[in-house]
This record gives sequence, structure tokens and C-alpha cells, in this order.
Amino acid sequence: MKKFIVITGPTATGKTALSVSLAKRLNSEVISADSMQIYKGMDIGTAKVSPHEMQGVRHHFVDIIEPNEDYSVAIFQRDALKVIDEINEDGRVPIIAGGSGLYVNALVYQLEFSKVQRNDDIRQKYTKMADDKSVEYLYNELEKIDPKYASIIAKQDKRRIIRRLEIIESGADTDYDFRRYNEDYEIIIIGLTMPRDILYERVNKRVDAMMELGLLQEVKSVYEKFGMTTALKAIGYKEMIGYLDGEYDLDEAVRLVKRNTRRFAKRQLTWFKKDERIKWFDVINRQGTGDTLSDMLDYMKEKGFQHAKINDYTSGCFSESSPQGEGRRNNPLDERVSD
RNA sequence: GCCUCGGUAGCUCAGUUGGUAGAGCAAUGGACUGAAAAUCCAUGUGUCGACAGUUCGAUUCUGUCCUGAGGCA
Repeated sequence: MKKFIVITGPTATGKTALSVSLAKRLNSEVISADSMQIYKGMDIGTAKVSPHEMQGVRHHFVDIIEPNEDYSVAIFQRDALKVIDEINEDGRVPIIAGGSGLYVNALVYQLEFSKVQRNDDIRQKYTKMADDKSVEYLYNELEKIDPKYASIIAKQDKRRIIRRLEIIESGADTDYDFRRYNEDYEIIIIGLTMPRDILYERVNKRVDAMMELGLLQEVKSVYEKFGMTTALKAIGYKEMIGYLDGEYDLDEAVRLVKRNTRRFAKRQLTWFKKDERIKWFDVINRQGTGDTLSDMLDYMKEKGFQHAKINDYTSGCFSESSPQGEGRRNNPLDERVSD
């Protein structure tokens, strides 16, 4: 049966490092499920996996488009499933790594996106209508033609109201599919987490580190090259742009980046919390004596994932024949903080 | 040692002529089907420094103590 492994969780919990270690062990590849790391030139602010961090492991869906190009979760879903299948055909198990809830869910759930592509003319029309009149006005319009859908979204949810009107205007089928698990694949989902206060502290420190690495300069050059784009609404970018536009000083911009990243991490937690398939690993308060990687390998074994392709190049590490608990080592990558 | 002003939510503070309290920021819970790091919805979380007194009732008045800042010796 086709299969894949997912490593997800909130930002700054070490998904990147862990996914690379696991990929090396399984002699496999990483499929990034991150809606922002797809953009070229947005490296610092997205905590993008660097070529050095990749350690020779092939990464898909990183640096695939320019910040002014359109992309969507539906495209990601289509393409990522294709890559998963290709790696599976090799007899290997791909590793999905990322914290974009909808992107991850597009793979682990049977999300059937409508066939209607984005249509900027329609979006602009309704956006203008919302600005001229009100979001509530748009909502009322939607309610008249699609009361069922209107009842399940909020009156102020501009994004979804416009999307729905877009679908309706395109004349597509508006049946709302029930969500169900993706059962075409055998899936293991690993969630990385840690106590909230430590997570927030890490987020704050990471933003400071990004500033030292030149986040402002990065934002500036992307902004100057492309102007305001969807990509630049990412956390770390929109706040710096506010500073560049003179809305507030740099300290305030940094404060906002930290706050918004914290809120984002909380939203990610909310997003993943309800999926009962996720096996959570607290990367700070380790339950067992082993490191996260060996515990994950144990868990995979428990779930019946074969380890035929494991690269056992690190002496003393996990192998098929060693009893549990033996041969564990401290993996320095566990301490790394990036996605 | 004396004097003055403070001690109320995680932080900065407001307030109650005595009926157990509210703003900003921060935070918390949730939604999510082709922009998703987006877009939304909901929520005050509190021994009012401690102890005693007056009172039907004290965070509020009185006393003592603890504690912070400043001033005078």
C-alpha cells in the first residue's frame, strides 16, 4: 500500500532538522508542506531550510515560484500526491514536513477542492464591493443565493464569502463535501510540540535571530522588486513593510512579528489538535530516554512501517535487530530551531 | 530613623462617596475545502500586598506590618 510520513506541529519546534535526519535514515526525500517556503527569495523570514541543512536530502516544494506568482493548496495537493507516488514506486517512504495546516490536511484528508480556479477579476470585483459597501452586504448577497453555506461561515469572513461567490459565479457545483481521512495511503503523522511558554520564548528568540540575519534587508528587496503581493502578507514580511512604509518604528515592527508568530503557533496547535491520528512528541520533555528520532523510529516500527531501506551509516544507532532502548544517541539536531 | 507617594489581571494603569472591579497591551479557546504565515468567531483570566479593627458588609475607612520609588536627616 502507498504510504507516507508527516512531521508537523507549530513553528519553531524543529520540524526541519528532524525531517532531514529521518529522510537520511530512510534514504528518502522531504516534501515541504509549507505555504511560504515555496517562494524564492523569502528565506530568512520563512525560516526556510537552507541547502546546508538539507544535507544532500532532496526537498520538494521549496523555492518553486516567485513571490508575485499565484499558487494554491489545490495545486500543492495535486503535485505533492504525484511526488509521493513517485517516491513510493521506488519502494521508499516520503516525509512530509511542514506546518501549514491546510496543506497538510490536503494530503491526510480527502479534501476535494472545487474545480473553480481563482479568478482575480471576480475577486477584485467583490473585494471592491466589500470596501465600498461592507462585508456584511456581501454576506447578505451570498445568503440570498447560498443560505446553506452562508450559515456555516461568519458574517465578517471576507475571504470565504468572496471565494464562495467566485465559485457560484463560475457556475460550478457548490456541493460541500464532507471531510474524511485520506484512506488511499497508510499514513503516520508525527506532531512536534513543547510547553507553551518555552515555545513562545523560542519564537521570540528566533525573530531576534532573523533580524540579525538581515530580515529587514530581505523584506526590502522583495518588496522593492515585486511590490505588495500575497506572499508578502506572511508573518515577518508584512510587519517589516509597515515599518518601511513609515507606519511605526523598527522596535514596534519586531514586536509585531513576535506577537503574530506566537499567535500563528497557537493557531497551528488548534489546527492539529483535533486530528486523533497525530502522535505527539514533546521535544523538550522527552517521555522516554531516547531522542526524538529514535522514538519516532520505534513508533514507526510499532505501526508496521518497514525499515528495509534504512541507512544505517551512523554507528551505534537504531537498527532492525537491536532491541528497543539500545543504541540510542543524542541527536544534536533535536536542539535545532527551524521548520 | 523620619516624611511623601505607590502596591488592583501576565504588564501599564483606572476605579469603587463601603455592596467582591475595568481599560489598553499581552493572553486563552475555536473555525478553516483552489490567497491559508491568509481570513474570521468567541472569551476577563483577579485572595484588589498581609494581618487585625470598625461595619450587616471592607479592595475602599482605621491601625500595624511587609514591600517599591523618591525626599529629609
